[in-house]
Amino acid sequence: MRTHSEITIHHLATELKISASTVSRALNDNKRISENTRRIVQQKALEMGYRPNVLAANLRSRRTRTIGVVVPRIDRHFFSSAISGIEDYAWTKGFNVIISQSNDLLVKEINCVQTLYNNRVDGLIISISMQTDQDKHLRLFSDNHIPILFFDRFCPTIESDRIVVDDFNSGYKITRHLMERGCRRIAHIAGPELLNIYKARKAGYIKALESEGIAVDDRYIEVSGLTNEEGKQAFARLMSLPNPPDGVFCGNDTTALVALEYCQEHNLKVPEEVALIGFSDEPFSAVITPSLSTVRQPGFEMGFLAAQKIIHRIQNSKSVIPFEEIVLPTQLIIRASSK
Amino acid sequence: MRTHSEITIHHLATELKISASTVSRALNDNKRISENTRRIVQQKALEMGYRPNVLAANLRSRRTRTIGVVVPRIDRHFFSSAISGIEDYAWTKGFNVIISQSNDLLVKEINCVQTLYNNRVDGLIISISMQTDQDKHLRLFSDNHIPILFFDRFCPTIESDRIVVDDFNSGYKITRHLMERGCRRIAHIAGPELLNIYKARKAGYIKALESEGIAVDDRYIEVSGLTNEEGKQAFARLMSLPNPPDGVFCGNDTTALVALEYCQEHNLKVPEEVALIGFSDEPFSAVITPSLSTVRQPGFEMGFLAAQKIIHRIQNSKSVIPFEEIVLPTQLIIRASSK
DNA sequence: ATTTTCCTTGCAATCGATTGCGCAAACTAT
DNA sequence: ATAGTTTGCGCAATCGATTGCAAGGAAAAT
Repeated sequence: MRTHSEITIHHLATELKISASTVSRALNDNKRISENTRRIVQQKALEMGYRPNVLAANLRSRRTRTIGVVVPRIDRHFFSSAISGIEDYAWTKGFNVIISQSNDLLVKEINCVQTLYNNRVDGLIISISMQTDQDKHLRLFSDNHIPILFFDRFCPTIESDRIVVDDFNSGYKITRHLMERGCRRIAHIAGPELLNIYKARKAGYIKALESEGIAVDDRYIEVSGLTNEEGKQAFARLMSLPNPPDGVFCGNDTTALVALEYCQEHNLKVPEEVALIGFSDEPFSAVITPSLSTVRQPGFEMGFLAAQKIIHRIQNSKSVIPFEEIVLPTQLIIRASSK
Repeated sequence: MRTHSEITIHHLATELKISASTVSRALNDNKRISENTRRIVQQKALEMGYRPNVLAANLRSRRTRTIGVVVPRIDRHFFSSAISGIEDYAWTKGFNVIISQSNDLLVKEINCVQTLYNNRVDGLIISISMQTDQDKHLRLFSDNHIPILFFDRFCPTIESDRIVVDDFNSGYKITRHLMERGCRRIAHIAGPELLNIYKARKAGYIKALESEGIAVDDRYIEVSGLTNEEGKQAFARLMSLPNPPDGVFCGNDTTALVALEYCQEHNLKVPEEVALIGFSDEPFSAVITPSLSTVRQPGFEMGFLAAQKIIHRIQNSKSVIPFEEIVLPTQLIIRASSK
């Protein structure tokens, strides 16, 4: 039993009195090697406990069968489900996944992207940070023809595949729903306009208002970082207006949650005095009281699809596949907070 | 502007009319190279847009500065926060993290572990699957002296570092709390005994009962896979007993949640008729109604600590550091469901 | 029987870095 | 001035695979 030096194809080769090239090919099921030798080699490999050194193979073949993933935060449910989807599909294709989080900081995102590049990942799946207002780091990939795929939050200046949800329509549907249930003064706590998703949701909100001839009132639009603190402050400002809103479309579920807390502290009845709608369908949204209306984004599916698309592109790198923007539908989930 | 062939240290070398070794050393800030040449080389590298090929470096140096992580599911909050902690610390030390999920399946776990080995990760952080009843795949690491660190769920037959929470005491505290609030018939929905965590929690539960001279009644102990379905069935069985429990210690928060739903459907008052306690402090637990008593496990901290310990061990591989079991305290959080 | 083709396999270069060893120049000590 | 150190750098081997090219033998074709 050898435990010290690793077993390489050369060891197998000498043991079997054949060349290393044959061993290599046999292990890769290359048809140029006879069925018989292949069996013998693979058998021996098993027997000797051979473990391929992926590093060496990758160096030579200039492929790593690895895709890099960058998300703002791993521990946010939407992103962790997306990652789960990515991992699940990638695994079926024998791809590894390296994950890093930007913590919504541009500098860290740049660093992550560069590290992934240096590690020669075959493709990059990324949802950009809230601060990302430049694309130099991403060009590192696109300029070198390494596939990038954005999901949810994308960088508009980079040509690439994207998988997003229909944020515009979601914002529209949310707002229409609020109007239909009788709300007349509908406010919106939006996220940073830098991000497509927030811009689109807000645009949908405005479109819906206009469709009913309701004037857009800037005082009803709060732009916020959507953290707990900022969200609460924004909501407090809204509710302190002379004519406080009777319906609020919150940028995400956590903001809606703090809004709910605010209402409970200030004895505001939800949805009677003010209806609330969030975004993302966090696990808690269905089970809080009152349960929270929201929009479901198919996180797992987006990740799964993202992995599917990028791996397909990686494996067909010779053929030119036009870039595609896939827009997945969302599902408006009406619960107690807006019923 | 060269976009085709990558820039290597050799390009830098010829450009600067020095040897590749010097370039390599200069880029690594080796003191054997004069401060001056180092500056010149690094400057040139920047200028030419040099990107180190980590693969080549890793192959030669037999280190990858990468740690592999295997968890049952990425999208479970406890695990995603742990991963977040791992990633955060690893990043400060220039380590990459490859993440894979076993989906609580032994076969997939084995495959993940082998893949990570083949990729020559410098260390493995793992929380084993619910099915893991063998350790051959893990010996691949321990036999080759590659550090393994278990967190939360560990494999008792492998000597290694572990980071766990005090499950025994948590189970004990939970049960004592239920007794102190007046419960006399306390049931427990436990997870598979294969896992240390569930065994320890159950042991704590039994110890607490015995400390008060309450006989342990097997009918009050349900062993379950803790899925939504199994959890609900287990809880239903408990509540259908001739003497249904007046307090239930659920194996995790999701089980407690389905128990809660069951109670609502059957008009059972929580906590008056039956008090409920979960485990893990999922994000929803604080915000549901009634809010759920539970035990907080410091996921992020465990991950952070895990990364810290394993990287320390990797970087001091010559010195023999005794294996350590770190037991982190948990925090019993008493909320409405058991007040 | 001879030529052509096919099927297997081996040779040797290569991927892009790291690193032990050695050598010269510069510097210090005697 | 000479011997002994130190400093700075280059040579060449190496890590463990992949792969283009070629070669040898067997089978097929003529």
